[in-house]
Amino acid sequence: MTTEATGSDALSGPTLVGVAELAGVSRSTASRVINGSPNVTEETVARVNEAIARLGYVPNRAARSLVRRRTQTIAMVIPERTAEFFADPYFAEVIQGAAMYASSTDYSLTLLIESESDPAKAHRFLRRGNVDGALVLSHYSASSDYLELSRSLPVVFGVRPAGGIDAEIHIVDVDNDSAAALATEHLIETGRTRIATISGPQSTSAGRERQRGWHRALADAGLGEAGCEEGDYTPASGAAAMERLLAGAGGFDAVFAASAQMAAGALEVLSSRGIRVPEDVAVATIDNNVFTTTTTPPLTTVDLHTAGKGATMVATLERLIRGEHVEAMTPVPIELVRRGSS
Amino acid sequence: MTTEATGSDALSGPTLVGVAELAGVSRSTASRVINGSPNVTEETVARVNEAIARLGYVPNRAARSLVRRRTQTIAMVIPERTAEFFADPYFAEVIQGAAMYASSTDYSLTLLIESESDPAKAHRFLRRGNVDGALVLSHYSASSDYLELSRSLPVVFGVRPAGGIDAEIHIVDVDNDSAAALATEHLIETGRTRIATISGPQSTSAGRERQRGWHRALADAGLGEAGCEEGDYTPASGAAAMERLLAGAGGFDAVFAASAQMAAGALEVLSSRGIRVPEDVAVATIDNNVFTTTTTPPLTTVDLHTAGKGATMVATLERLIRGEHVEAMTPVPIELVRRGSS
DNA sequence: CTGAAAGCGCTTACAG
DNA sequence: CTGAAAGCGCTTACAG
Repeated sequence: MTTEATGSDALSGPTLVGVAELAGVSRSTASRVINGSPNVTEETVARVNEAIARLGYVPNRAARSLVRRRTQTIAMVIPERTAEFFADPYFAEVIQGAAMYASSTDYSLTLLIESESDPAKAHRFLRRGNVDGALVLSHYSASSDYLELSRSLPVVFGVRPAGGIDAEIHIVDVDNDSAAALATEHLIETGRTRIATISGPQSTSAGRERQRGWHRALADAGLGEAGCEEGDYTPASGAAAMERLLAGAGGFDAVFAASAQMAAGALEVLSSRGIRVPEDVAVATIDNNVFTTTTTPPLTTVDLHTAGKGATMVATLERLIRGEHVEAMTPVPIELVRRGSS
Repeated sequence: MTTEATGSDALSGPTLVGVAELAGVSRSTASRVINGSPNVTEETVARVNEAIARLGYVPNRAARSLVRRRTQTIAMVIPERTAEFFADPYFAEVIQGAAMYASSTDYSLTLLIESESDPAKAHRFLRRGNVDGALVLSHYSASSDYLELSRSLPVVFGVRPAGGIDAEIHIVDVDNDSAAALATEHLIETGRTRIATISGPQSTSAGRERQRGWHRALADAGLGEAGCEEGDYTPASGAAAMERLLAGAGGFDAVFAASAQMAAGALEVLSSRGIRVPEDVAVATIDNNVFTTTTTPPLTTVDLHTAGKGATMVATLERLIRGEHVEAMTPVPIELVRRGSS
């Protein structure tokens, strides 16, 4: 800190030959030490490292990039549409997770906005060797263009591409089926036997998958379904679904709601009917967000590790860049968070 | 599109000598055309440009960066703290605005997370010539370290640094005083004469500035204060402040609330008392967010142009990088959005 | 284990 | 207006 250069010197800074001279070795040897080559004497390594420390040397990124043909940069491709993207804290969290993880690696994360007026611009940027790989976070862009891009550049998708999935691409996403099963299994483990569900819209794959997970967990435990009503992920729809469930013939001692917002709505109805949670009816859901902590009682839920998804996307891309084999689908770890509703 | 190379070729791609050969000129001349040098024949320019187009040539960024000592990259420094940062849509919007604007320039935007465990890491990165400039968005980091950094690297702050402001630094921020005055002036223009305020915490500079703006607008119009109660930006505190205002001696026909959340709380109280908005009491506030559109009636407010702030930060940094003179403080344009509450 | 040399792809004085 | 040459700061075969 004390002896660091200031002003424009900061941009030039100490150079490899400076290190080499101070250490009394050649540039080649200094470079080998820097890059962790095994073929260097212990003593030489020490001398070079000392020189590096003394000078506060850091390799020039451009020079290194030029010769290695690696940029050490990855792009996060995000859609331009504000409403669908930045307004959604989900995406902000994915980006944060990715940025945090990237900061622990040698890669820089560049934000690449896919302009609606010129979507090809982002593609050009990506194809021009500006980055070593790309993370794609937009449904919109998950078109055949990107599928094609992933043949010439390592690409990891954070969303399922609209066009069918072929073996060439790599996706990091949460396993909705497992998340639903995890919540349902938890209800079963706590002794519930008649478990209903408030499902998400069956027109969406996530909605279908979560319902399937609930069903599977029941089947695996030898239990039958105790009711199933569909909502649209809003609290109001959750409340309405709960009303229908209560009006139904079969009783139930637990409910798995496919989203926290719907669970919150359902809780209101139970409360207004004097049905105690969790004594009379246990509730478990998915999404560890503000809706699960502000309800009474707070909701047992499955944390989708959204920030972890961002991190996993980067980690997966790193493997791809290194040329390692990567499965087409990398699930994001999920976790049950137990609270008062079960 | 049709003749583009695929596979690893995408990373090498056409090179400057390829262009030069195809155009029948030297690398020097080709380079001059690419960089818009005036000392080239029209005909040569045409030939080179044709070769560039035919080859789909794009300059290698690393090579150019190496010789120019410019990275064409700027960093957006953001704090690690999730709760205070990514949870806040305000920051996501600033980032979006910056990324959008950057995509229209020659600069790439890199996300640089300031790790709490090793805050010096971000500084090292910045000092090492990895970027041409930095945008700083964290209060936390706006310490003397960054003030010092801004002496060796173009830096634009999106927040007021905690330590005093000296002439050396550059800030892009909204003018809270003006925003408050704008809202208050609007109330005055619509005929209100007894205008109270629900202020923000006077322990914060934004809180004080907004109160000052309200006061200034009244004074400019020759009006006196019709009440002033402090809140802490939460809806509950806005409701409480409104109760106190109503309990006070002097009547009022309008209220300027220093934040939309407080205005929302105040509206509830007015509604429960049967006080009509805007007939009996007009309300105007600051922040054009979800709280202003979901209330009854929706709130007249001042849009702080948060995305515009991000854009202005980038634009300001560009000017700084070019060596242009930039004022210490660049205000972000604000705008009155008129809705039903006034 | 180490060094001299070539080269990554560009830009820019320097001559002409 | 144009070209030959040097150089940006690194890495990496190639010899030794």
